[in-house]
This record gives sequence, structure tokens and C-alpha cells, in this order.
Amino acid sequence: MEKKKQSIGRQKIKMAKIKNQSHRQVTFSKRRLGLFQKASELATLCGAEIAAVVFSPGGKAFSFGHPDVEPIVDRFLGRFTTRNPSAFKGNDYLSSQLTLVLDLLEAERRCGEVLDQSKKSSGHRRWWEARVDELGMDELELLQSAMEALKCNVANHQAAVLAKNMNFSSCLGMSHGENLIPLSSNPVFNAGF
Amino acid sequence: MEKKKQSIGRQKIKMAKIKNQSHRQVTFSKRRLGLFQKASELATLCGAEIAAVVFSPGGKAFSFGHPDVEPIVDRFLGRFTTRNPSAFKGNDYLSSQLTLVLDLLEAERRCGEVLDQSKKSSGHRRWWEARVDELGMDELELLQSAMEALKCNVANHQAAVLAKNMNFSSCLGMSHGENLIPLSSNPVFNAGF
DNA sequence: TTTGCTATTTATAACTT
DNA sequence: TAAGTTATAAATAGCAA
Repeated sequence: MEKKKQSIGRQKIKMAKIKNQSHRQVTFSKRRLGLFQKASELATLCGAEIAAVVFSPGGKAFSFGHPDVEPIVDRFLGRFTTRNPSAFKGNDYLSSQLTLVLDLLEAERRCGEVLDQSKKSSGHRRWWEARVDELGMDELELLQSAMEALKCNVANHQAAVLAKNMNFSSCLGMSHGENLIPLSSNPVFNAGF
Repeated sequence: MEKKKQSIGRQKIKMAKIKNQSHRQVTFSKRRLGLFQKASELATLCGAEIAAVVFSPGGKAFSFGHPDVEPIVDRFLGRFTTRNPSAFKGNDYLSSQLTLVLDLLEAERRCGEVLDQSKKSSGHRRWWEARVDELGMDELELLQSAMEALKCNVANHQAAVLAKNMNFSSCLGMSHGENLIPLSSNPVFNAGF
């Protein structure tokens, strides 16, 4: 004796943008939660640090972070990191230049890990690829922020260099987050190049 | 007639850190890929913008971004945005900093592309990946030369920048202003220069 | 809109190569 | 040690309230 199905169950769907808006909204909510749950499990099971940021098509922001979004993305982007800021003593030119290059190389290293396929195929142009004369004041201020962060980074690296007499071990490894210090609490931020 | 099972199949596991290291490593790899796949599907199905950053317990970084990690997390963190665009017009210092950052980012981008090609297959360590304390005078001078070249580049760009009036529309795709965070909450800006 | 319910698809734990 | 297999666990599409 056959029981009538109460549901047709999950169906396979095409991997393309869902056209029906309400359907898309429901799927967005459910899958967003699912994504964050997966992220949480990965963090728990493997002891990983994970940050995830999602913007809905309408521009609403959602995030997951274990333990927190900001330090993870800062670390990934190479911003606001330092190893021994209080040891800063001077501004030896070569050291600062060296550390600046090290920053570039560090940034390079993290770029190599990016997986996204979509940028390969699209003609998308990143903001920093714009010509300077196309930038507006918003972007200039943006760049200024980046510059300040970079300056901080350089100063911090410089501190490490000087403190260890050109014998520091972890500028490129950056294997653990225990030395990361927020920019706002960094006493050497105002040091010049 | 019963067929002998070839596998016991997937088993339920306790949601806690996996103790066996090799098992944990396998799980990390598989679930990391699964997470990025979920993120990719969410982006495709719903037109969402998603950034995910994962650090393994060993400190290795992985990321997924659609379309790119950096603009998404910057937008989320409220960095690089402002409602007061008039403050720095014609500022020579700002212009020079701007061009320096552009150069840094350009160099970073170029390096990232190079890294992509070769890092998978070889365990070869490039000279700039060496620890600083392993570098000899030759390498240090090389770094110095690279810096000098960079400086020269910056100076050239600067001339072009100063000759222009900054006038443009947003290059950042910041079309959803409701998520922007006021500049005053940005530690970078509060640090001054 | 969010929540709950199946039936089905998808992810993946344990194993194998 | 990474990649493939299989059976079971988990996620979720389509409905319904």
C-alpha cells in the first residue's frame, strides 16, 4: 500500500543565479546560515581561524569570525601587524627600505593562495589598477589610509630589525597570530620612514 | 543474499577538535574545499559578494573571494571610506603617499601572478623567501637596489599626479552606502600623520 | 518574512590505493 | 602522502503554515 508523498523532496538545481526573487532570498538565507555553520565546524574540528563576510545583493552585510573577523583579515591582508613595537629606536634608512621590501614580499606570498576563479575570466579591474588621474577624493583618502597602515607596518618591521640586529626570524613566516597588535595601540605608529 | 560492505561509510563525529593530527589535516583540506565550494555556490545562486579567509593551525593562509577578498572585507570593516572628501585636495604629501601605495600594490599584484605559476610543484625556495638572517650582503644590496628603483618610480608618478585635478567617480563599487562606517571609527585615520 | 517538514541531493568519515 | 571509493550523515529544494 502506497503512501502519498508529502513532499517531492530536494531537487537538483542549476548552478546559476536564481531568477525568482523570493526563492532567491530564501535560498540566500538558508545557504548563508549553512555556510557559517560549515565555517564554525571547520574552526572547531581543526583549530583553524576563519573569517567570512557576505554581502547580500541588496548590500546587507553578514559575517562569521572565529575568533574574530578583523584580526584574521588584517593578518591576511598584511595590515597592522607587528612583532615588538616597543623596541623601536631609530630610523636607519637601509633597514626601513629592507622592511618595506619585506612587506611587499609578504603581500606577494598571501596573494598566491587566493583561489577565486572568477577574476581570471572577467575583465574586472581592481581599484588600485585605476590610473591615478581617475581617482577621486574618496579613493585618495582610501589610499591614504592604506599608506598609513603600511607606514605602521614598516615602522614595526624596522623595530624588529633593529632590536634583533638584522637577525629576526619571522618576518616572512608569520606562522601564528600571537604577536599581532592593533594599530591603535602601537606606540611607534608616528615614527617616520 | 548479502553483499559484504566495502566501507562503513561516513560516520558521525563529535564536534570537537580532532586529536589525531594526520586525520585532522585531511579533514581540514577536505572541509576547506567544501567551504569554498559552498561560498562559490552562494555567490552564484544569489548574486552575493563573499570573502572567506582561513588560516590553518600551522598558520598557512587560504582564501576565497567573489569577486575579490580585499574590497569586500574593507567594505565590511568600514575602512577606506569617508564622507569628507575635501580635506586633502592638492596635498603634496598625500599625492606622494598615494603614488607610493599604488606602486606597492602594483608590485604586489605582479608578484602574486608570478607566484601562482610555480609554487605548486616545486619545493624550491626563492631568495626573497629566505629568512633575513640568512641573507648575505649581496642580497641586501639587491634589496636596496629594488627599493631605489621603486623610489624612482614613485617620483615619476608623483609628477603626473600633481599635474592633475582630482575629479572622478567611485572606482570602488561602493554603491551601497548604508554599510559604510564613519571615518572616526577608523583607527588608521585617528592616528594622524 | 521566517520556520518546519520530507525526500532527495550533496558532503564527507573511514577506508583503499 | 595525495587521490579515489563507498556508505552514511548532513544540507537543502520545494512546499506549507
